[in-house]
Amino acid sequence: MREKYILDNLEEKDYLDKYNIDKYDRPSVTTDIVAFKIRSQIGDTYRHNSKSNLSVLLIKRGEHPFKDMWALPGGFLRKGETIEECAYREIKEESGILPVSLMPVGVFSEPNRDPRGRIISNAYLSIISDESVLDAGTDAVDARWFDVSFVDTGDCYKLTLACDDIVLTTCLKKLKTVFKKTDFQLLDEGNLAFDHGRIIATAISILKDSSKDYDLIFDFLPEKFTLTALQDVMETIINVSLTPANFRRKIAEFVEETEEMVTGAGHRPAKLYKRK
Amino acid sequence: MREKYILDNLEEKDYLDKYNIDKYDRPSVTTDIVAFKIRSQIGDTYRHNSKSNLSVLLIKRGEHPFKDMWALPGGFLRKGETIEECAYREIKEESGILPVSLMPVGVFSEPNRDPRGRIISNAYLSIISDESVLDAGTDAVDARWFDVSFVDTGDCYKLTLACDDIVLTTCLKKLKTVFKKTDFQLLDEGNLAFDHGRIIATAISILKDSSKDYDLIFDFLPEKFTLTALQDVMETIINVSLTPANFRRKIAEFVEETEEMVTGAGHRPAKLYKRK
DNA sequence: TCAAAAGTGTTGAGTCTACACCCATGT
DNA sequence: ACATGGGTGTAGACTCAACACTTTTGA
Repeated sequence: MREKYILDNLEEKDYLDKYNIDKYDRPSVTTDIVAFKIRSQIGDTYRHNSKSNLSVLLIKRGEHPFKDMWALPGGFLRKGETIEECAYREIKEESGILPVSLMPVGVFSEPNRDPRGRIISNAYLSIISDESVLDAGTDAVDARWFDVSFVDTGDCYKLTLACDDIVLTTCLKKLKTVFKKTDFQLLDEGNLAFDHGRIIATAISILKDSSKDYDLIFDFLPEKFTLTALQDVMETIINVSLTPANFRRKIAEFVEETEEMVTGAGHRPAKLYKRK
Repeated sequence: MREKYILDNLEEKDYLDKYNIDKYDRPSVTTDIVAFKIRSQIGDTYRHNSKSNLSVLLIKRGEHPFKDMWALPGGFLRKGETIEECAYREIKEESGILPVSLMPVGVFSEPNRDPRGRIISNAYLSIISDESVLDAGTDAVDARWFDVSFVDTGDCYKLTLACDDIVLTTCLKKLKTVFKKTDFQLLDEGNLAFDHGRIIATAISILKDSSKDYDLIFDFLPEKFTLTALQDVMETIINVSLTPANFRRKIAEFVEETEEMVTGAGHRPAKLYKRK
């Protein structure tokens, strides 16, 4: 119908032929991806369950600006692709991971957020299961998972990202919460590139909120999992502990049993479940 | 801290001086605003309450492409403003309305969505109370409120927008629902400009979903309102009827009484409430 | 007086929370 | 044997939909 309309309407065709797209100031458009993963730490003894940690993927920048600093994976939009396709491509290229799904975090378009000029970032959140192997060698970039800690100190919200001996710290101020999304302002960007501390803080607020309906927590786990592992994911994200009896009843409607069991753990074997 | 870093790092400064922003293909960036309002229809008799309708603001295009067709208000991003600021400015310029808040709908970036070239649209949803007068003369544009009907016919989702004798009809196919947002594909764009039918359909799905927590329905009403008016807004959006007794108990925690009453309605006067 | 809408009370069904309890295993 | 996590049962508190009921007004 649209094509027919164009062909019928020679006046419009003529207009489009003469239309000069350079008439408007055009910004560059990028995507940044906040990729979350749950890292299990090995327990002390054979009996104790492991503790878990939320972690986020960062890339060491090889180019200016912010050379040698840590930044979110992402990059410039190419011809012929949508923003979402760009996000999938960038994270694949930079880390070898292909996420299951991407959730929009927001558009960051402050005029001076990038020293190179007018660059708008479309941020996405993605959830990576332990299965999705990080094929680190792909693009010869240094990509690592940083443990996330995000606490309200009273003075400010302190975002700490740690990987081995590298510790990045950012201070933020909580601005408004609109439509389930809390916006932050950078007080001290620490050693994170660009406004990426702010993007990560916003992504964490969205992650916590949307975990409540047990919709996306499954993406952190392989196809088959124990209910305790699922509870561990939940507790890691929202950072409170839950009573196992009630948790398993609440998520019962979202999962179904399999025949498989986990053995060799020093206690009663756990049934494996999958998402319904 | 950032400024200090730049000054200290002459190598980076040198890099930025030589950086040519034109190296990458740059799209044009626009915003489109889906502005919703509840239109009250006058009841049959002095006794009957009025029925309401969800309506959306459209602008008649004065320029090519899609000249003389109806489109969402919106326009190109300018230097020095964020995307959200651009959205506020555009709807103000085109309709005289200054919305209370804007909610992101999504980024529409299919390469061929605009015949003029690569143009990315950042869509926002806004809610307009009857108070925000439509100062129609502002920019000499033809802006009108269209009654919305959005129904599943079995074959497709039919979006019908009607204003007096103007009726615009669009057919869409439901794609996936991810993170509370349902995505649609245009089957027949009808007589709406660009992919605006798809944007409106997505906005309606978000509006319905986020009404459930009684968070944004208040934006449709003036500061003080009756609980029946609030229930009417709710019913209009989600398109089901509710029992008054239970509705008023459920929203009790979000509102507080005022001393004022509404009289002259032919029945017991209603207390006015305001948002807590 | 009466129709219509405003507003309250009640009841029974269902849901959630806390906690007591039993089960199956590796060492 | 026993510590540990897996898993179930249940009482009391709480929530919610349905519906009967009273109140207040304009005509």
